[in-house]
Amino acid sequence: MGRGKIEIKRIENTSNRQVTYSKRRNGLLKKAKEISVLCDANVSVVIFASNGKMHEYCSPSTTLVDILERYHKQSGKKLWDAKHENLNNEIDRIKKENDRMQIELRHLRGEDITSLHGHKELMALEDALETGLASIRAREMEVFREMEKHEKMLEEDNERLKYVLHQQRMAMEGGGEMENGYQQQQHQQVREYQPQMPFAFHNLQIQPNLQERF
Amino acid sequence: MGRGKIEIKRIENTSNRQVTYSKRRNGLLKKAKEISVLCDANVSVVIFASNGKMHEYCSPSTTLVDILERYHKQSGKKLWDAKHENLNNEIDRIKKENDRMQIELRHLRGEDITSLHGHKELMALEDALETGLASIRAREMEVFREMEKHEKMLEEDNERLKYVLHQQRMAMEGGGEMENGYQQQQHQQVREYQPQMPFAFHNLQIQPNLQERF
DNA sequence: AACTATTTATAAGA
DNA sequence: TTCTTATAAATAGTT
Repeated sequence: MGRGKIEIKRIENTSNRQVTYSKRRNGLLKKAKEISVLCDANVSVVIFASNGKMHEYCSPSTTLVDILERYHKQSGKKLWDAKHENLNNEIDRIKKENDRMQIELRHLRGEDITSLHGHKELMALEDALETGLASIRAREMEVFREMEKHEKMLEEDNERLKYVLHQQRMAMEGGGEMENGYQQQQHQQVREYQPQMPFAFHNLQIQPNLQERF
Repeated sequence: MGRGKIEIKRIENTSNRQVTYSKRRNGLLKKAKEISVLCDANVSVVIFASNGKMHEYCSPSTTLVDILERYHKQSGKKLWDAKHENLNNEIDRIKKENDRMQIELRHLRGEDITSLHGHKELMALEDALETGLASIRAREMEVFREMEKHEKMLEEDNERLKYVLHQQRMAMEGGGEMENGYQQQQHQQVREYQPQMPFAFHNLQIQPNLQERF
């Protein structure tokens, strides 16, 4: 396709060859672009001139890496080393594990169970669920008791705090340096306290006990 | 370059697109061969049609792997490591999913629940387990009913078969061509049958009914 | 899968 | 290199 027909064999004249290379390389890349656009194809062209310079084309909407991955899948030829093979194997392994768990989860949730016919399977599932339920309820009971305990401790702390506050107020009133309205308010609160604190409270350290909780 | 000029944009007509694809793909591969011969270039072309079929060309005296290695050296773009990273990311993603499911499964089985404190969580779990249990029990009931039904059908078949057998035997005994021991045995079996078959059994087709089941 | 009218690519020359 | 142009090659639409 030019002034004269040429045989398809190495062009011996160097500058001729370079010129032809650059023309044809452009043509090749153009054709690659065209087919990818016209026909929705994924193309990758990588070309090295004899002088070592590289040019490439890769259709948009994909990458060379993608194309090589697809190449690998289709041709089976390995383009990368054992490391990648290992990673691929691991992915397969984990995916299978994933699927297995997915199914188990669905079964435990009572989904997709119309496929289950064996009474062994069904009863094993039932047992598992009952065991789970029992554990959860036991745990709920524990949590409930913990909450009760905690509540009780909070109440005790409250009592202690009220008691200490009361004693402080008493001491301050003894000094008699308060303003009138403030004194009044304190007197009202004092009435809520039990005048006699239990003996056990008297020697307790209050601060550390409060901070350890939460 | 054809009967008419075409715009370089996706060919919407599918069969047209496929024809053009195959023509241009041949053209592209031919051009790749030509430039590699004429100009001593190393070319690799990998092309995927929209239907997923792959074609490739790689200049002789080299391999795709070689070319990719040179590509890697020249462009600095890492094909390997990019691929490597993608795989690692995928593994991470799946592993996370895996762990999530693992935990959920363990919780449903009532394991590792001392870490659960929120009553919301606990009650959600309890609900899930109860729902699952209800589904499983419903399914068990279904299976049980299916079995009952099947058993009943088997019994009916049995009855029919016995009846037919009985009738056949009667007919044969009428012919009087049996040996003695065999006759004896049959007499014993006959005693197990109800002498009066229910009316409904008389005109039943027995074979098709048997074969439809299992 | 062929055919062929046209377009496109490009070899050679400037 | 780049442009020009005659010609080869590719291919769009048709059969």
